[in-house]
Amino acid sequence: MSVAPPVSEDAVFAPVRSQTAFEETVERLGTAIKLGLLAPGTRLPAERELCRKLGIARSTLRQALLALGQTGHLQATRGRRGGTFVADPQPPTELPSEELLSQWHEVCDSRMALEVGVAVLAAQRADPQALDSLAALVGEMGTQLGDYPAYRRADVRFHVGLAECTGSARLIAAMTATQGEMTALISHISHPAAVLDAANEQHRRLVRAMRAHDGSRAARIMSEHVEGTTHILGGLLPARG
Amino acid sequence: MSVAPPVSEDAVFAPVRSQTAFEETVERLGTAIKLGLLAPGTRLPAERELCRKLGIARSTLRQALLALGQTGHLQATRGRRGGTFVADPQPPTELPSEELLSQWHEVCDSRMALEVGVAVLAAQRADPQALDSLAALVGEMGTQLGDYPAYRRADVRFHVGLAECTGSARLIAAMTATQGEMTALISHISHPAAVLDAANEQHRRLVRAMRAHDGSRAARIMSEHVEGTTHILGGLLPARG
DNA sequence: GGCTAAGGACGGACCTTCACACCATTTCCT
DNA sequence: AGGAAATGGTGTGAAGGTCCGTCCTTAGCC
Repeated sequence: MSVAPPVSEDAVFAPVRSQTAFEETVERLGTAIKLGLLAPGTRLPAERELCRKLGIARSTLRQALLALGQTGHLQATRGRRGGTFVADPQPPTELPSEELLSQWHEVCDSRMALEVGVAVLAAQRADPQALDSLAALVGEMGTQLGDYPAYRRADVRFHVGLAECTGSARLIAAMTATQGEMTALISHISHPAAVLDAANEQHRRLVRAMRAHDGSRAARIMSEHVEGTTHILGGLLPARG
Repeated sequence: MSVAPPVSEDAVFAPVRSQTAFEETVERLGTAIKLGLLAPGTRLPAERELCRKLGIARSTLRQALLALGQTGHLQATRGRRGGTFVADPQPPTELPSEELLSQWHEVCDSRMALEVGVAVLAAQRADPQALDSLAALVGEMGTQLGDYPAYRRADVRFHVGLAECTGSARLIAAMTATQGEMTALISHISHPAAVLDAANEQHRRLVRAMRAHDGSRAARIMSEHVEGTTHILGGLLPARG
C-alpha cells in the first residue's frame, strides 16, 4: 500500500462555469458564423424548428438571434419566404477578450492535444473521399496565400474536416470551439505568405501521411504544425501566466 | 473561388445542454470521489471557503453536498473541528446510465484523442520527478493485479498524472471527466489479471518513451493502450449507434 | 381574397441561484 | 467555567433565466 501522491486538487475545486442556454447558443452560432462554417447568405432553420433542434425554448433562442442580429451577424426577414440569414462577414473583428488573452497558453495546449489526437484517429479511419476533400482544401489554401481571411476559412474547414473524419460528434464540436478561440487569438496579427505557405506544406504532408494510414507520422506533423502557431503567438503575447 | 464542401451542420445545431451549477458541482465532486482522487477520510474545505473557490452560492453548494451525502459519498460533522468528509467507497457502484451506454463509442473516441494528445505533450514536457511518480504508480499497479478496484485507482492517478505533466488545467479537467466516464463503463466487467498485466506493460513502455522525450513512440503506445480498452468494450456492448 | 409560413411580441408559471441573517454544535483558549 | 471561534444547518426573499402558450404582423403563394 503506497501513499497516494498529492494529486493537484485545484482541478476538482476549480470554479464552476455555468453557462446559460442563451450564452451557449450565442457562442455556438456566433462561432460558426465567424469561422465561415455558416457561409454568408445561409438560411438558418425556422425558429420553431431550430429551437427544437437546440432543445431550448423559442423565446430563449430569439434572445440569442436578437443578440447576433444586433452585432450584425444575422439578418431576419419576415413573410412566407422569410427567415434568418447569415449576414456578410464583419470586416472589423473584435479584439480578443482579456480573459482569452490571459489563457492563450492553455488554449494552445488543449489545441495541441486535440489536434494531435484527432490526427491519429483520422489517419486510422481515413476515407479516400474525405481525403480528396481535404486535399482540395489544401489546394485552395495554396491559391489564397495573399488573402488571409480566405485562407483562414479554408484552414478552418480543413481542421474541422479532420475531426469529421473521426466520425465523432464530440470531437467535431471540440474542434469547432478550439478553432473559434484560435481565430480570436490570431486574427489580428500579420500573416506573411511565406508563413502560410509553410503551414500549408504541413497540411499537404499530413494528408499524405493519412493516405498511408500512418498515425505516428500524422501525429508528428500535426505536432509541428500546431507548435508553429504557438511559437508565433509566444513571440507576440506576454509569457504564460 | 471553390464551392464550400457541405460541412456537416449537425454539430452547429446540436442540442444545447445547459448544466446547472448544482448538477455540475455534484458531477465534479462525485467523480473525484468515485475515482479516488479524493481519498476516503479526506476533509473538504469548509463550506464558506469551498463555495468561494467554486464561484457559487453557499446554498447551491449545500444542495450538492446534501445530494452527495444522501448517496453515501460524503459525511458531515458539526462543531469547531467538524467538516465534510469523504466516506468509505461504495461497493455497489451504480450501473452506467442508458445515455452513457448509447454513447460508449463517442466516449472511447474522445478518450483516444485526448489521451494520445496528452501523451505527446507530456512526453515533450517530461519532468524527471513527475516521471518517477508515474513509474511508482506503474509499480503499484503491478502489485494489484488481483484487486481490480485498487488497480483502477492507481490507473486513474496514472492517466490524470499524465495530464498534470502537461501543466494545463483544461487537460487535467478533461482527463478527469473522461476517466469518470470510462470508470462508469468498465467497472462492471471482468478484468483478468493477464489483461491488467498487459495494460500495465504498456504503461511501463509509455514511461520509457516519455523518459526519452519520444512523442511519436508515446503516441503509438497510448493509441494501442486505449484501443485495447475500446476493443474489450466493443465485444461486450452493442454496436455503435 | 384567403391560406400559409415565417418572424415578432407578451405574460405568467416555474425553477435555480443568490445574498443575508440566524441557529446549533463542538472545540479551543483564557 | 465561560466565552470565542469555527463549523454545519436552516430559512427567507429577491432576482434572473427558462419555458410554455397565445396572439400579432408580414409576405408570398394559390
